[in-house]
Amino acid sequence: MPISASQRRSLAQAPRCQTCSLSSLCLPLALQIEDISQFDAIIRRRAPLKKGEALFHQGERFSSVFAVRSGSLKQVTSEGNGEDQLTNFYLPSELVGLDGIDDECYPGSVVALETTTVCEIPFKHLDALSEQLPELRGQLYRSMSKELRDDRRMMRLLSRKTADQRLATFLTTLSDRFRRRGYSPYSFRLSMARADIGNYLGLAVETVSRILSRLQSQQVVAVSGREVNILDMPRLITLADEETPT
Amino acid sequence: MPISASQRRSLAQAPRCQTCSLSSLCLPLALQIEDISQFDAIIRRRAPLKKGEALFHQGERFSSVFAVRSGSLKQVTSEGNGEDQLTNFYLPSELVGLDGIDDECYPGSVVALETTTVCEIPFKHLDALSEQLPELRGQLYRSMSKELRDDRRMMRLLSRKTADQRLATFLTTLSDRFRRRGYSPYSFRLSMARADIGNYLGLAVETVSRILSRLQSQQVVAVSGREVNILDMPRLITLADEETPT
DNA sequence: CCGCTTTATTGACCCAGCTCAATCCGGCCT
DNA sequence: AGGCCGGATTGAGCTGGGTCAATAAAGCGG
Repeated sequence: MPISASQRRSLAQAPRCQTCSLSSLCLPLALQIEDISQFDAIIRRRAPLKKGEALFHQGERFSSVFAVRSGSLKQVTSEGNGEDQLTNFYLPSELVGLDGIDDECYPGSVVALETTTVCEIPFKHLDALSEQLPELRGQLYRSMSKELRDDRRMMRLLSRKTADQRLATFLTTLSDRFRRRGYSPYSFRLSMARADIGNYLGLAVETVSRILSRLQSQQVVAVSGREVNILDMPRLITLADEETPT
Repeated sequence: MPISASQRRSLAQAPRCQTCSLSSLCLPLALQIEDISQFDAIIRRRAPLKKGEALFHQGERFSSVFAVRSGSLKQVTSEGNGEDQLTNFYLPSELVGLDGIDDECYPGSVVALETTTVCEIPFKHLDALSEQLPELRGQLYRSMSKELRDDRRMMRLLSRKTADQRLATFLTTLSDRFRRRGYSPYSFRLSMARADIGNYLGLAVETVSRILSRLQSQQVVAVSGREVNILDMPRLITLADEETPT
């Protein structure tokens, strides 16, 4: 079964889901080989985004969701008046844009934190394909459901946790996401600025900086610029959800 | 076209989507008459929940989502250690349980705030039906997407807004939800305790109480126990998202 | 390699909202 | 009716983390 167009694209170095190292984490996760190529066919590759470039802007018409292939992004919502709110960081294999389905506009801008490549998945096609492929549909429901769950965890963090717990949670969560992707959970590079971390966690930059310094002086982590080494993971995990003395 | 079983149920006072006053807000929103009866067929009615009763408990196996028919509920997540976090209030026509799809467990308990009736929609059937009815599928995607968007608004509230702004936002949002459901946006009854409001908004009960008193003394609202009258809606809306005096 | 700009760290001070504690109120049961 | 109990209000202080300000260090373009 020759799929010449697709093959030519592949030879011309357009990557395909079948050969993507993320396929075990990404949307096609549950698909059979023969279904993956159907899925692959609706995907549009994109030129890599440079650091600071937007994948899309808040208010733009919703048309596609995107799977992160490499790099990382942040989602920022501006809501009229004052400050922006950074609502999410996206790592490879994660799905961007699901919150735009409802009112057909992206509710926030998504911006690359470093050189980043994404796969564009036109939602119309994704929806149509999800009619034929129950596994794909299930995976899509699951992705959205997981994001809902993560959001609720974030609400808990924002409304109940101290600044120290927030930072500890942020680091353990990132660490875990790296581990799942096959990277070291102990040593990694932050692709976001301190200001982004603060904005995301509901803290002032200065607080983020102070707490990282403190964690460092307590030998829990070693931080140098954006390089992070977790020295005492159990302690960090303890800090993340226990505490609250009294 | 006689659907005798269903009709008999209807006569025996089991309600049906076709006659439900919420149908224009609820899941079947986009369906044709003939499709609604298919949808109606998979729904299980439930005995009303009394105040304080749980629809389901955190950790229970996920099997169904629920549409609120009357009354209201709160979702509470316990996360191991200390405090609970109240992550959502649900009003009639809203869908409960969508965050349980992913890992097949409900990630929080959902408890009735007053006498409440719900329609149970077994997810297996809903998924299967969503294969045949693109409109239903779309509506489901939209519901989840909307919940994601609302969550992000909540994150913004929790991480950037002052206590006064939070209360004002809470009241305007509730007001709007009542309006959409055909109730007065100016005068309504809170079904939740102050403690619930505080927990939801990330504030101490005392703060909620103090701010309600202050809003009252400023003639923005009149509060008496759980009865709320919004006296100055424009002012309340202003309080909700502007402010931040520098 | 050198300024220049952006980002990060550290210190000093202050205040919004928390905690603790004392009522107060309303519903409900006997 | 009266008493009781849980929820709500109000007051008094305390403090975590914000703000403002001053460096320091890291990119980065030339």
